[in-house]
Amino acid sequence: MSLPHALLTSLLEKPCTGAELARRFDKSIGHFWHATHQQIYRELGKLEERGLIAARGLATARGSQRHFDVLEQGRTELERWSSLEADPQPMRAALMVRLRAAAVLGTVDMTHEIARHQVLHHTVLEQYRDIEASDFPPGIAASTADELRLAVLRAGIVLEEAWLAWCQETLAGHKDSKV
Amino acid sequence: MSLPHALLTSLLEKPCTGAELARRFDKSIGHFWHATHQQIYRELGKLEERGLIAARGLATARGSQRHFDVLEQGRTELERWSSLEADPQPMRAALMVRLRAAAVLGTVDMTHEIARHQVLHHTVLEQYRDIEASDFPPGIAASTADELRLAVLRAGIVLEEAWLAWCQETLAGHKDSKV
DNA sequence: ATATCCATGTAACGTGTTACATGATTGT
DNA sequence: ACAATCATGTAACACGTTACATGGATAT
Repeated sequence: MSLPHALLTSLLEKPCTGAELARRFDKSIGHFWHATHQQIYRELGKLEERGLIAARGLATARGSQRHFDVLEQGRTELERWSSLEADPQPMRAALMVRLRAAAVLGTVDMTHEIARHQVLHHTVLEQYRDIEASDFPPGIAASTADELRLAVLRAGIVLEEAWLAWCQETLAGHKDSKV
Repeated sequence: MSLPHALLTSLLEKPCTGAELARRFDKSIGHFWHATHQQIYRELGKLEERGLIAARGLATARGSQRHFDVLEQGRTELERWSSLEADPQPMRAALMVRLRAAAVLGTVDMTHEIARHQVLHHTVLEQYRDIEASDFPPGIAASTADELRLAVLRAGIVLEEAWLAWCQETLAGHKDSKV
């Protein structure tokens, strides 16, 4: 149930329209909580009904832009939610299901797919590292808010590094076993 | 769309009833693809309809056990699916959403929650390491199937280590900044 | 003006969650 | 026989995905 709160967060950072929200989402929070534009519009509608956000102006014609602001009640709700305890949820990695399937089938070679994932993870990792270098240069005292934003980015980096290391050790293990 | 294939995999490893599947799921594939027993019964029903699995015997009374086997067609479908290319999906980590919320709110302290997650990840990591030590003792030549099963376990270990390292560096960073 | 694109929205469906109901099984 | 428990299942709803439709904005 994080999507409405992710939207509130993004709107607090900068009020905007649904479409812009969808675009920005893909580049920030979306790395940790993906959503399609349809989900976003639906949730924006619910948040508006609940009085947590409001659209600027009055026009409600179908194709016209609706610019949303977070209301005081929305901020309160976000504070309440972010203060709750919430355990980490088990990840969902289809590749692991496929590896176990390959193990029991005995007829499927997964090395190519692992190598392909290795490249993909490497690419994402490079992107994250670029962001880290440009947005958080070393040696500069950062605000608490910036520290938190860096922490989120660091989580992305650390996890991509983990996946990359796993791809490498797994491919190396297979190679060894074939010698 | 991995759940039916995760069930096929688990049933190929050992045919069983829905309830046993649910229990075994929590201890193996479930670490990478969680499902409740209701989801499992629903998917078993669909797999049966599609002719991929079959229940032993005929009894269909409501509370009686139904023991499932994978049919040839199910095996074929699992082979087909596990051979497809499938990109890694973005993870969903509510904690990251909450950190960004805390960053923009400026009124919520997340250090306790991060420390709590650190303990949780540590506990899971210990469990995985125990399994590794008992099920995959070093120096023993393993079959390809065992290598794949170990690879899945290793992914769990590597990722939990990454989360743990992230918790540590994040808490350390906050502490430094307060000095 | 009209073709094209974009922002918004609807519809239908699949997947995941929660609460609860019913028939079998087990223990006393 | 009766209570407690277990395996299976139903129902209702929330969340996520895909395909498509409509109205406004833009460019020629």
